[in-house]
Amino acid sequence: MLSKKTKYGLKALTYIARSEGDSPIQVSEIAKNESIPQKFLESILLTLRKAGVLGSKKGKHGGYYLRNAPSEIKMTDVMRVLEGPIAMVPCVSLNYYEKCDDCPDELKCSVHKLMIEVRDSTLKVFRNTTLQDLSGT
Amino acid sequence: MLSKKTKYGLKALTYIARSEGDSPIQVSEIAKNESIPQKFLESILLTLRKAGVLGSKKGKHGGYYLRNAPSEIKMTDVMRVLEGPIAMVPCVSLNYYEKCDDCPDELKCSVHKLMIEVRDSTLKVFRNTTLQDLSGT
DNA sequence: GTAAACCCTACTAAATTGATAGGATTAATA
DNA sequence: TATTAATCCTATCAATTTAGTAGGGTTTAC
Repeated sequence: MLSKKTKYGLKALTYIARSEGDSPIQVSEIAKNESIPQKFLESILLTLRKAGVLGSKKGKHGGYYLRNAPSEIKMTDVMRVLEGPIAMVPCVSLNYYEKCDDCPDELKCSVHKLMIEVRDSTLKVFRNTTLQDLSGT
Repeated sequence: MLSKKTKYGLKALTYIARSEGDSPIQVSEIAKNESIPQKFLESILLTLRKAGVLGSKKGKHGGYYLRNAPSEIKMTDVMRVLEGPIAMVPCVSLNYYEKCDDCPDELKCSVHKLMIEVRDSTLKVFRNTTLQDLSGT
């Protein structure tokens, strides 16, 4: 299941991409328009900022803005920040590899083989999708 | 993340597929050979039996066996039984559809569009993979 | 009739999720 | 310079899910 965090984060990014002009977008505006609890959204955008996806401006008339063009923001990056590893098991994760303690030989493990296929097909989708695609132009 | 339940279930099914002969396979044997807590595995195989994937024989010399040939057991079915819906959000689930309460128009929702693509690509893998593929011939 | 197997229900500890609370800090502007 | 409006940060919490464990009940081969 996709976490609310990721769902809200994607919606917020889409919202920002659609409203991009000169001034940053405020959390309160996004929260209201997308029906997201504001305090929760605050922490999510903070995560995205720390990861380098968003930039922010503090104080009055502050808010968040994209650090890159929507067409340059790939879902692989966003999903890894919000949801964590794309692989369903650590032993097939490209970025967070970990050996299974119960598995003597990965190459003979049926789960391993299947999960590599799932990972690759999901990765293909995320690599070929940018925030521009999500925001619908 | 893939749950241990699903992981253990897949390993057990593979084990059974590989050992298929005339007599059913016992939980204790699978548990020992695959390093799975026996009581936990019992409940998993019970689930698979209730779902019609496995059959069982009670009493001495009892155990579990496949109800169909490995080549007929698709990952779509197994995964739905063990892990639940394949879709990452209910609003794109084929078998467990549910509307999002925060989403006024699904067709305009960026998350919805993305998750449909992910669902379809994952489904493609599961539809094209059988237990025979997992057990490695 | 007894041992060996599956069957079933209930419980539990730990982790994760989806928040909420409360303020600290920063910047625009009147 | 004081006020206001925004982000930033830490801590806490209730509910749910996960990964088991416990303790038998039931069935069948021998």
